Amino acid sequence: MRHFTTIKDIAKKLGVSTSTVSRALADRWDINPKTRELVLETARAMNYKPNPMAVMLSKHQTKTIGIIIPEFYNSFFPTVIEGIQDVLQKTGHKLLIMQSKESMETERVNMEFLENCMVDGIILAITQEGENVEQYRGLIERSIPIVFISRASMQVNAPRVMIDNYKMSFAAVEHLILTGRRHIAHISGPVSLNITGDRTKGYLDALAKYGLEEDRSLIVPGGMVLEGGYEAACTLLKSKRNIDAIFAFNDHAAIGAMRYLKEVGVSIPEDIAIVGFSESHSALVVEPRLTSVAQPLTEMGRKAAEIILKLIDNKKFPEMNVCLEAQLNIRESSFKI
Amino acid sequence: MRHFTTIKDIAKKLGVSTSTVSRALADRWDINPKTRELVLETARAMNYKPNPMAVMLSKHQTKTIGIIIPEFYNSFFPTVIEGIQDVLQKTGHKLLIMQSKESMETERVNMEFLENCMVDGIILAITQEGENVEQYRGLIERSIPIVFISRASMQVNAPRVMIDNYKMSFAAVEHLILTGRRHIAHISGPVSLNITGDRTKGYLDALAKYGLEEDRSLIVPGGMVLEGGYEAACTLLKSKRNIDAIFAFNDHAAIGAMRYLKEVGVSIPEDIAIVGFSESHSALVVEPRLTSVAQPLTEMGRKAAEIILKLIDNKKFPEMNVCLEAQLNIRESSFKI
DNA sequence: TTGTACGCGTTATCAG
DNA sequence: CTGATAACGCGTACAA
Repeated sequence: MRHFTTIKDIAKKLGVSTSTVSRALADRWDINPKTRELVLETARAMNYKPNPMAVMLSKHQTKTIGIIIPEFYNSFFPTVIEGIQDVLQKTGHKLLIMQSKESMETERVNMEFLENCMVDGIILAITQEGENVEQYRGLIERSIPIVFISRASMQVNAPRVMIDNYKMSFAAVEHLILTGRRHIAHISGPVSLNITGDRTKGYLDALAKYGLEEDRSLIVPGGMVLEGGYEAACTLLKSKRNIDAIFAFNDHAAIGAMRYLKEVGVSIPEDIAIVGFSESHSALVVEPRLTSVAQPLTEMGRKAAEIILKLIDNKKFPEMNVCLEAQLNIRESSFKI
Repeated sequence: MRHFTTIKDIAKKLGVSTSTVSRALADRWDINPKTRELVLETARAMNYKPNPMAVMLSKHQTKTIGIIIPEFYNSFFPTVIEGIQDVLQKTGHKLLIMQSKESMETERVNMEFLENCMVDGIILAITQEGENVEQYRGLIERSIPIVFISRASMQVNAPRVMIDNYKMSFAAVEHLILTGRRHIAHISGPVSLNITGDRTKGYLDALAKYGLEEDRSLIVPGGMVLEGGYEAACTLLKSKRNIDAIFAFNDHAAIGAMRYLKEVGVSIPEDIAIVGFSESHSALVVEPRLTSVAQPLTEMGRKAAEIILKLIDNKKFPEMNVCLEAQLNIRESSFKI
């Protein structure tokens, strides 16, 4: 076992007490500037590094925050995490990343694990299976702050960092209407997610604004994966022959739909225009390139990190609902000059 | 501050000493089975959880391992991490994920950070900028084991978990030859990466095996991103008109090349066949779908995790070079019936 | 088989 | 301003 320099070593060398050293290192007021300088200098000379385990034990803080995301196979959450790490790096906090894999059960296990690790706070995007409301509340009661990101629980009183899904969905559909589409279908997302409802509502309200009749059979569940979008498009085309646009819950569903349309010889965007959501890598690779709503992911991460840090030391709730600006990126899948 | 049950509480309640409780919990031999049962039961009843910080301090182990990867924007490393977490979850280890962002400097900072966090070991994929050989050695000397994954340093004596890049590259090019291609170009990767050399060598040796003449001007550096592949294809087509296949360092470069070829009206695979490497999401989204070498990513992760755990408690080197089987997935970008 | 006592490295509380 | 001293929660020689 290698020996690390401790405050004891410094104290011994300088003939002072450990508390003096501790005070000097903590840069507190009740210390002689000269002694402080001396301590700091010898600390540097002896290559002193505070032992984080001891600090933790003593301060009851791990300087670790946990994050539970549904997956990081797609670049969505990794990009969010980049933002989080930007902020945490500056404060020396560690980040423990867990995947719920869209399973409520796994999410619970992860929460327990993080609590056992004594993380100081948790950032969370709920699963598509549903919300572990009890557990979220439990954590907060046991004074482990939570911040929701991208996908939030509305039944729990904790900060949320999101975009305005309703507004962007509305904008996406409005774009389709303004470019001449009149028979717009919607591939909807997982029912238990709030954002699914928001996006569907945005779709419906955009139709309403322009006096287009609401036809519930134009809304087909497709979920968030390619296969779901493919199936949904298949269902749609078989029942409705006059569709001229599809607004999908996300890019994967949109790309799945595109795949089906191509297979049956429908041309995009001439016959049917397509719009996705939450701009993925694939949006720029697929042909034609996909119109989609780009979310400010790193900014979301940064914001969430800032909030959780505030929560950790103030124990006061700062902004409860942070809403960031997203952006509709129009590409050839919906509009070609 | 909430109070957690400690061994003291249990000891007091049972009228025994803390060491007895500790022994019982540790399931050691020098304890009366009856007392042990009693302790275990009351521990459960009192909802006792060992305080990880105290355990750390006392055992000088954080039960945390760190991983430094170039990026997790693409699904490559996240998938590797899935495998790592599979293994670590069972042993209750935590994983600290850091990104070097392909920068040697950032890698160094990350290593320092992880060392300050007192991680028990580090899994590492080196950056495309180069190798921090000194620092790797330093860590090992200070008895922090390292395992390289996917991208390794050959100048450091530490386990490596990889695929056989040479062999798979050879196989990829052989596939092109066997399907009738005779003028095969290569878009090569970052020069400072060993795997770049391996893949280029595989390319050259496959040509040699079939008596195709080696033409160095058919090898163009393209790096690992789409733009690089685009540029490389442009360069290639401008100098050589008779190319009938391109083998790219990875999928991004391959897709970049495809983009250029399409723009100038070259048809894939009829005129030019394309093969990528390290199968990305996009391989299945791009049109035509991309032939690529799929790596056993989660398995790589699992293997690396197992090795680092062994290293941590045995301090003995297990397998030094783990080589996993990869697979060439043939798709329409290189071969159409 | 059990208990005592100390160490782990730091912070915090009191005296002085 | 500084120094003892006691936590923090657990592990572990050593003694009993």
